Parts: sequence; C-alpha cells; structure tokens
Amino acid sequence: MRRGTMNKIESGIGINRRYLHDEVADRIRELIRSGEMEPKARINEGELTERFGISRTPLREAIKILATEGLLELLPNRGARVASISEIELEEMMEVIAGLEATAGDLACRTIGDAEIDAITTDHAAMVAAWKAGDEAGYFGRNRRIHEAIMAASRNTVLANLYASLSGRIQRSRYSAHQTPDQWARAVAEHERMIELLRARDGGSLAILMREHIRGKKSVIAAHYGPAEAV
Amino acid sequence: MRRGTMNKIESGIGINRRYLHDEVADRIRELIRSGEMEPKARINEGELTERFGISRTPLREAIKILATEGLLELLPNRGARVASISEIELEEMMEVIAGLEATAGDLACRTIGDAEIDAITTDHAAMVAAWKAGDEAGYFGRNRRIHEAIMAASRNTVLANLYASLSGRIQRSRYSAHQTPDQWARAVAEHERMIELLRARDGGSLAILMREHIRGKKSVIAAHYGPAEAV
DNA sequence: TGGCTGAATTTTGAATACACTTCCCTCAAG
DNA sequence: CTTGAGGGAAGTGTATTCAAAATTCAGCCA
Repeated sequence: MRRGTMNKIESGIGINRRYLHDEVADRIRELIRSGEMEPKARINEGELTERFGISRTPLREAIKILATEGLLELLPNRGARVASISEIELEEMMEVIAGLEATAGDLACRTIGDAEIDAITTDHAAMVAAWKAGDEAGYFGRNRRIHEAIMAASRNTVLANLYASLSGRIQRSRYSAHQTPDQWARAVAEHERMIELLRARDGGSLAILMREHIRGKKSVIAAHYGPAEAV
Repeated sequence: MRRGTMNKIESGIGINRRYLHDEVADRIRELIRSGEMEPKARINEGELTERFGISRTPLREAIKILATEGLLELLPNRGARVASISEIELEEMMEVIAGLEATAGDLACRTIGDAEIDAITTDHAAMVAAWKAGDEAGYFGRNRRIHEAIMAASRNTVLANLYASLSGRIQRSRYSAHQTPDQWARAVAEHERMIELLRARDGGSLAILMREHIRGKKSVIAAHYGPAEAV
C-alpha cells in the first residue's frame, strides 16, 4: 500500500490529521500502557510497520520520540525495546513526582477557586466511598482525579506536562499497589488535611504535606515489589 | 557523498561512535545554546543536511528528539523552528526548576558528605570573590557549580536529568540577567544559609529555602524582560 | 553428542526517491 | 497602486532502497 498517496479523508482522521509519527507514538504508548507490550520487549520494526500499515520512517521517528520520553530505550544496531524501570529508578521517579506535586500544591494555593476545592472535596468523599465498597478501580480513579485537580489548579502547563509524562511512565506500578488499612487511613487523613490547607491557601504547608503524602505511596509501591524486581 | 559507506574511522568519531541522530541533536543543541540559531529561526533541512554532511533521515530524527525536549517546535507541513519561550512559560519553568532544586536540597541532606559541603563552601567563596572582582562569567559559573553540586548530591539521576533539560532550555535567559546589589546580597546570604542547612542536614528547611532562592532569581529574570518579550 | 565456524537471513541505520504542501514571484484585472 | 490568481520552486512528509551489523542455523570437527 502506498500510504503517501492517501488523502486526508481516506486516512480516516479527517481535518484534524496530525503527523503520522505522532499517531504511531500514541498507538505504541497505548500498547505499552495496556500491557500488550511488556517491559524489555523488543520493537520489531517490520512487524509494527505491517501492523500499522505505514513505512519505517514515521515509525522510527516515533521510536525516537518515545525513547526521549523514556518509554523506550535504544540499543545501538539492535533497535529499541520497552524500557524497564528498576526499583531504584522507580524510587527516584517517585521522589521527583513528590517534588512536582509539592510544587503544584504550593502554586495551587495562589489561584485555586472555592469551586475547585469543593470539587476536590466531592471527589474525596467518592474516593472514600469507593474504598469502603471495595471498588478498587473507582478508588484509584478518584484519587488520581484529586491529584490532577491540584495539578490543574497550579495553572502551570510546564509542570502539568512533566507530571503527566512521569506519571505515565510509572502508571502500571503506581496503580497496581495495594494498601493496608493503616496506610489507607493515613492517606485519607492526609487528603483531608490537604483540603484544609487548600481552603486556608497555605501553600508552604501544603507543599510539605504533598511531598510526604507521595512518599507514603512510594513506600507502598516499594513494599509491593520484590527486592530486585523490574517493571 | 555517500555517508553510509563511511566507516567508523572516516567518520571522525572513532570507536565511541553513537547514533548519527544523537550527534546531530547535540550539534543543533549547541547551535541553539551558542545563539547561532535564534528563537523562532526556521530549520531548513536541506541547509542542515549539507552543513552536517548527512541525509535527511537522521536529521529529521534529531528534530523529533529536540522537539520532544522542547527545544524545537514542529509546524505541520512547514518543518520546525527553534522554540521561543514566552515570559509566561519562562516563569512556569522557573517555578518547576525551583521545585526540582527544592527536591534536590531535601534529598541531598540525606546522603551528602562533609567533603561535598566543603567543596560547595569553597565555590561559594570563589563566587563572592568573582562578583567583587566584577568577573560576571566567573560569578555565574561558580553559582551554577554550587547548584549542580547540590543536584548531584541528591543521588537522583532522574531528577538531575530533568533539571539539566529544563536548565538547558532557559540557559540563555538565566545567565543573561543582571542583579542589583540588593538582590546580590540576598542571594549570597541565601547561599550561606543553604550551606548551614546542608551541614545541619535539615532537608525540609533547605527545600523551602531553595524554592525561595530560585524564585528570587525568577524575579530578576522577569524584571530583565520586557513585558511581552520572548526569548 | 556438543560446541564452534562461517555463510545465509534478518534487522537495523542511513540515504535516496517520490508525493504532496507551502511559499514566492509574476502578472493582469480592478 | 493594490490585489489576487496561478504557476513554478522550494521544502516537508512518507516510502523505498541500499549498506552494515546482528542473528540464525547448517555443517564441521573434536
């Protein structure tokens, strides 16, 4: 198939047609996120070009993008593979994420509106309800919404983009961890304190709390791991 | 010239030969850093391939990498150009950098050795001397060394890489700003307090101080800008 | 049987070719 | 004089081709 001869309508994307390499990068991201491509899995260019119906050029450009993002790693003369995250790297990433969330909390206090805080409060209640109902997916989803709401309230797109990128890389680890009742109680209490500090617009204290809050999650995830296991 | 037929020795890189696209990305980074390619300058692929003696394939891969890093921006069907940083984006980036440095300070207190703190103290003295001697380049260089030493002491490569990437993007702004004597006195005092907190291994307080310290620089840079100017 | 060697095959890295899109210049109509 | 249609020229996006490296595997030898 000669892909280059297709026009916008035939390509099935319509007027909002983006770069082919961007679409390919998205599809590979989704393959990784969904687990269809596991860590350390080698990228076979021939296989993927056939699967996506494209040539190697945009695929290879997508691979470079994903490697820059840290989702793939390049092996000279042997292509690329899905990046695996060592326990050490996971801990490092969690510390950075903790720092980004602390920054978000600090900044959010400058401009967040009462309506946004109310929305977070509602989400928090729903999160607690989901936990009590044993709805783990609902619990994680609400929890993520709360953190993303604070990130959005920081009104800092650079920060939000970095956060999204790092979060995406550890997503499979972060949301596969289970908490003990003690850990859960602490997390809930911290969320409630976060809401208080938001209402008080106390950015400095919120930054400290958020860093500690994420560190609490870090130890949950680390405990969930074997000593030398990689994701 | 058929580049593909050259061997490692002819290419002039020797045994540590990396990807061509990596070398190209480095060279373009250097062109941007040095100011030879100014913000908003369009990338002409033909011109650069001729200049570097390569084909368009690795150049375009390098462009994708640099765009992912934020150094270039892609214009559909019109190639790429050197990214310009709006004043808003610069402030956002400074806040993120402040957060990263705060995180570095916090983490550094866990593992930094006395010898490292001594080295920072020496650099600080040299920085003050450079300032008094009117040696602006020496001043900025020593200042940067101090911050990089704290970053290194964090023992967190993810953090250090993110910091390096963001710093690289704003370098031209950051080190072109001039400080008033008042601002300088404050910066020096903060550096001295930073060293004290390092010696006391007080990560929490150091994190707060570093965030404020970078914010102080932010206002210096912002003041150095015109209202709607872009870098 | 088991491991080594080297030629065929596969796969990757880079160059080239082709197909659009955009840009730019000219020139004529208003 | 302005303006806008149109026709290259230039430039970008994608596909294909070529070359080198890695991998595979049959055949050989101990």
